[in-house]
Amino acid sequence: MSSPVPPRSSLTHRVPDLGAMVLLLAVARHGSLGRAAKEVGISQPAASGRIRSMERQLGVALLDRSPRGSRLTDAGALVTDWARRVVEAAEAFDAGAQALRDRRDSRLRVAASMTIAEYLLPGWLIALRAERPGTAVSLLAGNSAAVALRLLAGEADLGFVEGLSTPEGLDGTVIAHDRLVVVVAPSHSWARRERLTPGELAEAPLILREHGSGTRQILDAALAVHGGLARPLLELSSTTAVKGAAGSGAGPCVLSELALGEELSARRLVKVPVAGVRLRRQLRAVWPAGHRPTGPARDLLSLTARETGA
Amino acid sequence: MSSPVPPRSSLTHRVPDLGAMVLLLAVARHGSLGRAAKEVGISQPAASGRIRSMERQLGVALLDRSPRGSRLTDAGALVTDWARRVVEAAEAFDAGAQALRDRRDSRLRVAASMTIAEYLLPGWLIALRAERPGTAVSLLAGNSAAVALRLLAGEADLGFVEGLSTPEGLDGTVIAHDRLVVVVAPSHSWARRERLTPGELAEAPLILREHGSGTRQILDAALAVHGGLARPLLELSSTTAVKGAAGSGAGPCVLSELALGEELSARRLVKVPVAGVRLRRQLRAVWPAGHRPTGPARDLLSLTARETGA
DNA sequence: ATGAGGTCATAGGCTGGAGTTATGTCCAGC
DNA sequence: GCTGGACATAACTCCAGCCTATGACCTCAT
Repeated sequence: MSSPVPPRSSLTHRVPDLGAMVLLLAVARHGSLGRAAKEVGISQPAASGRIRSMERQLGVALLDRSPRGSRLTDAGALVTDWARRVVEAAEAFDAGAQALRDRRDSRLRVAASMTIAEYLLPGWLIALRAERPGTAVSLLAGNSAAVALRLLAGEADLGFVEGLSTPEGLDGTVIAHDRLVVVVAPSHSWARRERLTPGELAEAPLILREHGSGTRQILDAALAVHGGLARPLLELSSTTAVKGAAGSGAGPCVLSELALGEELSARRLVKVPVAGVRLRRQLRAVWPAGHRPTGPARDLLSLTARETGA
Repeated sequence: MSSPVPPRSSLTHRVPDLGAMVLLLAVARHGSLGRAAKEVGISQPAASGRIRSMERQLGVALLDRSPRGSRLTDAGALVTDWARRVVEAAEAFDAGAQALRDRRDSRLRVAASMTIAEYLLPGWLIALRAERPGTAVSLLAGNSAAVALRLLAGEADLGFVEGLSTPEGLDGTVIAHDRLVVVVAPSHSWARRERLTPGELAEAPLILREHGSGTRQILDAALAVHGGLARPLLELSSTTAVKGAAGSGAGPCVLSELALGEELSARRLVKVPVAGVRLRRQLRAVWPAGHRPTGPARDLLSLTARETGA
């Protein structure tokens, strides 16, 4: 009876807003509504009301209130963990958005490929902010050629690219590897395959990004000896579109592991291992040849490059 | 002049709210403010204003508006991708929260361990919703013993547990593996180690969850032959607290790979491989012995279990 | 016991953001 | 030149969330 599902039940109406989630995290940390309120800069009654209305909205008690403070209930702990993930995504959004804005007075100008800007950079910026607060960063996203151009023109201090080699005129260091994986919808016949031969992959019509995408180049190179890539099943312009098409069962696709998070753990898409082909590409930090990064650029570089000791 | 940065610059004030992000995604999909407005159930001027104020807030133009529609700018595409991740996290929140609420008339009652409820279940619920809309699910989170109890008492239809074996009285199937990894802050000396010997790990004082946690049991078992676990450096009550302590350099810790997302890619924490020890645990779906799941429980099970063909 | 200091809840009044409808501007194509 | 789609502007309404002030309750020290 309670839910004839009024169609206005959009996500927004079922989910508390960011402010409420931030507040909840603060309450969890402090064990007190009042102190949490202080932390987020509102009054204690405001905090009390906000949490209460969140409990109403979710239909679950989140806190055990006592005159000695407030502790999370079991359900509250779970909700808090989910909220934390939302807030972390929002922090990444914020870090990225600030870099997009700052353009002018920024002390560190970064140019990065789309994939890196999308999936990796926000995290790095958060880490950088933690270590060197107040470093204003600006971000420019583009393909490898554009990144190289910016660096050589002195319009960027540090670049990040995917690809097989360091672009002409630049020095660089490999900071990570990005594996390409073949994925299909769970209903696809390949989903039950133990593993695929390179030949099968080469012959199969795939859902791909448009020509010129980095993913496609790697794939071409890796499969050249196995007869080359078959004619694509579909060519789409964004990673998201590719994921969507593959997820709805249109066919197999090849994507960067970075682009697949949620989809894999929710089993909307499943990986299909391919035997004997190395579908990796390198992620590199790059800079104009001979000009090792200094200052803020060095800070960011050392954040990202630690693993390879660069 | 424009920004003497009023200290009220909390996350909430710098980041657009969920509604705005959902709207932006709709605009990206439809290529038109008006149609996006219709999709999210608001008027065209409202949508126009919302996007405009988001652009003001971020200081970046997101759309190229023309009398023929609206397309994302380059920056807009990036912002949209970041927004998508926030919205996805919010959807997971929503899926989980609904399961927490529904208690009453739910057709599928799930009991799950904390780790699974926290990291995996929301994704499964989203997938389940996509395949079987309208399945009301209720969730109860607890440790393995609690899950078993619920199932045997007929208070839950399907359970998910971590651990080395299927609990007494239940049948089950392994649906995935969860690797435990040793992680340290990037500044820790281990961060530069190629790999660790089991002996070193056993001897080192670690940051751990309190006694009785699943992680700790596995670790104990795996290191028993190497002299057993040393006295812990710190015992904390939540995964988050452990991550926090390790991240600020207090020492090494051992965590489920599931719990480490952001932290690894942002390099707040780095993995340290350990030679020759199998730090895995199995994630199992379980049900009362002899009563193979049917109906909605079967649907959910087949969502999660596909990979092992169960 | 009794008062101090902490926690949370309630009440009343204010404000601003976001929504709505109505209308204007601009461009493309018939 | 007119029609239709798409976005912008304007004026008005309304409610969600905030603040201050106050009350109730518990614990602990005096």
